[in-house]
Amino acid sequence: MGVKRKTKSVELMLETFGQSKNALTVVDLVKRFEGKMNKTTVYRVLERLEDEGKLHSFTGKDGLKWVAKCHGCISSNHTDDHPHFQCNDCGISQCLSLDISIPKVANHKIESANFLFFGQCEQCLNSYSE
Amino acid sequence: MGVKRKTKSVELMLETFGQSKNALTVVDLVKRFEGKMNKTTVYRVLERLEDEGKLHSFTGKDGLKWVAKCHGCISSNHTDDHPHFQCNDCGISQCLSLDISIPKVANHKIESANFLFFGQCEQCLNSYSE
DNA sequence: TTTGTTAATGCACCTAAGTTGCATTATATT
DNA sequence: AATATAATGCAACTTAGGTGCATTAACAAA
Ligand SMILES: [Mn+2]
Ligand SMILES: [Mn+2]
Ligand SMILES: [Zn+2]
Ligand SMILES: [Zn+2]
Repeated sequence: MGVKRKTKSVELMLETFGQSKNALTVVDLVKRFEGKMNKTTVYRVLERLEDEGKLHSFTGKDGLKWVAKCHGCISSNHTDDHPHFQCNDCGISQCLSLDISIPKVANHKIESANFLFFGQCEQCLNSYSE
Repeated sequence: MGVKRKTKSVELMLETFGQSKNALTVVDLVKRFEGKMNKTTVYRVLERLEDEGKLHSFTGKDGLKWVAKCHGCISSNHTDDHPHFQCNDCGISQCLSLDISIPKVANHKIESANFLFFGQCEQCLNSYSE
């Protein structure tokens, strides 16, 4: 590859995420763009946007790949190393603006960490009290 | 299903884990038992042993399923809710005997968590200083 | 505006983890 | 030994994700 080009697909993908802190599964994105963007293109556009520091991804409980917007990352360094939350009731997944300190582990050098929390999201909690 | 029976496969599987805190991928287990136990049986035996609280599993960075021995769990309650470690160099994965407190998250009810750490394991650290 | 270069895309096909249905075999009970 | 059924093997399936290659679209140069 040489110089990156602006394309409809890339813009469309970024618009889809907007400024939301909610994550989307790649599977969902593929469905969402059916007829408009090929499955392969979805994967390639996501890979590109991750490289560019505009999106980041994590693996959910189910093993599926989830993608979300980056806030303040640059191409050479993903700085938003935050935990993620997955709702046991409605299944949504979102980024948490929360700092978690990585503990010391004897005889190990820890370089990074994945934190995944499970429970009920705001919307699901509210729907109980109606 | 009715009353569980003792079988060679179940014993063999438990022996394989021994008392180690190292986890094994299901993929590895399938390879390991090639010719002795069918892939399907591996998956079913693992499912059974998880139900019985003798093994537990987690999803690795790669999305693969890892399995490890439980210490002090019973059928109705998996109590060993601990973090896991994956070595970036040699690829091994292991259970960490480490208590991590689950933080409060505004407008969310957190019920459980997955912690996955990445870095260098003891063996890999030592091999550098040789 | 037209032309040339090549990045981006679509499409068909592939890979591999994990699952399912069903016939056969092994274990436990009488 | 005869019976009941849990466990297993096997083949076929499902699905997330990836690859190779021909075609198309973006962009710069003429
Ligand atoms: Mn995030
Ligand atoms: Mn463990
Ligand atoms: Zn919810
Ligand atoms: Zn290691």
